[in-house]
Amino acid sequence: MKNRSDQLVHELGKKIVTGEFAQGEILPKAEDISERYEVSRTVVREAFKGLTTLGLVRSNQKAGTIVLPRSEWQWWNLDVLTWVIEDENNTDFLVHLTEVRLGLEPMAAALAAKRATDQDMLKITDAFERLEQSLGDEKAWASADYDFHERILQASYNDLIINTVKTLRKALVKSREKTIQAAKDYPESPYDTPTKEVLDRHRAIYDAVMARDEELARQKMTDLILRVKRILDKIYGF
Amino acid sequence: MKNRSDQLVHELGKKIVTGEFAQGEILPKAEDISERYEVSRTVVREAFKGLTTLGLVRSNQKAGTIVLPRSEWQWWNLDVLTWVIEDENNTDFLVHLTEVRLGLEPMAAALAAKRATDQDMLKITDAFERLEQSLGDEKAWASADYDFHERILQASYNDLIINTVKTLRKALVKSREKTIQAAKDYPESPYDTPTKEVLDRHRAIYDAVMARDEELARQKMTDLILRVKRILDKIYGF
DNA sequence: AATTATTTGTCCGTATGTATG
DNA sequence: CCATACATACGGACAAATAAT
Repeated sequence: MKNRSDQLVHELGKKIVTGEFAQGEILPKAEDISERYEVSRTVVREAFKGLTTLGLVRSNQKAGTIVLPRSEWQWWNLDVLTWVIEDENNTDFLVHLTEVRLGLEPMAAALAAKRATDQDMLKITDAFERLEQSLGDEKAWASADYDFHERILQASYNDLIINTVKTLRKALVKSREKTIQAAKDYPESPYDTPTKEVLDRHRAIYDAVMARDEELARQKMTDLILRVKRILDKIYGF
Repeated sequence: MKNRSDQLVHELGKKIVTGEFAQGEILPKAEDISERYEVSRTVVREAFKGLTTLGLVRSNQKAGTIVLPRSEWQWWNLDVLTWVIEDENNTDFLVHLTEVRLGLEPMAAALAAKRATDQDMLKITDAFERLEQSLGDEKAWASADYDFHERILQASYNDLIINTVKTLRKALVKSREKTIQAAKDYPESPYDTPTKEVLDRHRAIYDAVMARDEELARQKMTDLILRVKRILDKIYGF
């Protein structure tokens, strides 16, 4: 966000993701963008390089720099993911995201039940106890909830899953304001809230991990996320 | 792969992933790399920009360009993923990859059972019938197998899952030669082979999707991938 | 606390490579 | 084969940030 080429990547990238630059369209040539945004051609070239690495464009000689189809995008880049989530024309993407969570987070819970060390167990216990004490306190809950899931995730000892789920979380947090707005029209929030029912769901996960019951941990984590999915399905009418 | 900065990204990126440049280490300054690789400083700068977008490094003025920890890497970039898979010091990464597949592909199968259109069903049927006719023919099998999974994936209508699984597949294919070498020491291959048993597993998936039985499709796809995981566990002794 | 040295960040002018019509 | 349009590459200059002194 600090240097000019990064800023340019953000400006152009967002326009591509939101469809302002459509798939197959040719971006203005480097020289024109240089003029329009008042930066040098070098900066534009660096920005193009960044957009290329994000899978948003491909530069070809003579043909210019073309916007690539969605299938080529680097969806798991935090910027791209955030832009997509924030795109209002893309409401059902939250459903898709939840389906990915439904695939990966129960798996992480099962792996944690299998691989957690004694120290991991202690950390998870600590987070869960803070969760119990946070009933009703929105802020303390959010912090404990974050830690609880984070520590289970870490205990899965699968770098790829850890990184992917964390990226997903970060993107959701970054775009949370907007989504909360949408959720206000509905009695239930698509995010975990400090109610007794949700706490009990967390307890079920906690107990399963402690008992090293992989299948139960998987099932209980699935239940927790399915709760979110049901709410989203209701909102967006799937 | 065609221009110099891309080549440089590959050379440096691979060295970072394999640990030749360790986490926290400072890369040689742009000017030295420019000299060492006989490219201009502009090219080095573009390469650094690419490596930055891959989450492999961060540049700071005066402090130099530092190698970031694994947690910051863009794991789902095809290049990064391929480099990691090909890294021989990283044998258990194949197990991690399979765990991700185990999370996402059964989910995709379940979604396909839910969302496949009539046309999707026809395409899946076509691929499965080719599979049946390919028993014993390694090459025809590979092609039909690819299409079968591809079409189920497409029928999930979840862009994020589609893109992720396809990236994973591509990376596996790109690095397949090496891994096959390792697998030769073992009677069973970690890849699907044209045997009757494997065909029956595919049939179970096919039937479940056709019957629009989400849970069964999920379960049967899980079974198929678990077969791979069992083999890997045997090889790497988990 | 101020200065300096070092390294990246930015910019431009120019030259060359390459595909299209 | 030529002209055109664009990407690619280079090197030199200055600005900005910050670690070290």
